[in-house]
Amino acid sequence: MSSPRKHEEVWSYLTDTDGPRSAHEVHEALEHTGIGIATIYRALNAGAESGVLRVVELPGGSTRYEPASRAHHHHFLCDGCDTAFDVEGCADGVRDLLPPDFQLNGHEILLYGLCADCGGAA
Amino acid sequence: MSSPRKHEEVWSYLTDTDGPRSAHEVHEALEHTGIGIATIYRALNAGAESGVLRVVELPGGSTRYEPASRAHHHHFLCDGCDTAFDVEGCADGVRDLLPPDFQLNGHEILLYGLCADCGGAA
DNA sequence: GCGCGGATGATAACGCGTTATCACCGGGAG
DNA sequence: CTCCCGGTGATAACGCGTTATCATCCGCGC
Repeated sequence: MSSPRKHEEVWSYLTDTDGPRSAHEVHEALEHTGIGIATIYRALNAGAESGVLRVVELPGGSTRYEPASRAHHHHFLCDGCDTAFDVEGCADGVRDLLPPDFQLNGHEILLYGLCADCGGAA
Repeated sequence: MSSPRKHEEVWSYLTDTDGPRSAHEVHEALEHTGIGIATIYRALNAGAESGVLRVVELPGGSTRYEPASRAHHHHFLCDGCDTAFDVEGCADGVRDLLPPDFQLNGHEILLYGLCADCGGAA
């Protein structure tokens, strides 16, 4: 479909960072390269469609993306800086709580609080 | 501050229904009363500020509200009709997975799938 | 070196949820 | 009955994340 020059730049940033990132966050992080916001969105959408990236929808308005290669994990959302972090592991046992006529396709565990930079260690 | 005539109508609808509801959903449900969308938002914001309602932010763009009196529980979000349902119980043990310099303030467990009406029982 | 075509970046346009505006209505006091 | 005033509803305006547009740039083939 295309041989974009900057898509992999975006994808590799997502691989190098800890936690899903929004288009806005990627743009800020790669600002020094002069990349435009339009290209960010193109790279993210292309990655999601090609299966390289996984879409992570967390509260807060903006869609986030992470490498699809990451193993099952969950997320921590900082109330201070609105940054999302990966959290390893998964407390299972929730699927039993669902009514029998509901079909479970997936789940997300979201932790809220303050990250280290925002006073979590204070 | 005010003695609104229709706020309690909104609040009692939220009490009677199962799961958090958005302004749009409340408007549809109370359409027969002729209530306007502006009043819905006024009632929801007033309820949230006065502590009667709790704000529930789930993926999908629109903020949802539920009675603050409800005990700790989690939510199921139907991929088909985008309706949210309450899920009793809570699989704990996640807080151990957090780095020690992070401060945990709360958590949300989100289940995805199809509700009974959308083919979950098929 | 030259020309072509896809990729890029700045920005306008869009969709949608929410909020502000404003004229109207309805109920209570006098 | 009349006046007054807060509550209400229709709708315009807003904010923001995302997408479309379009002129320009870059790399490759020739």
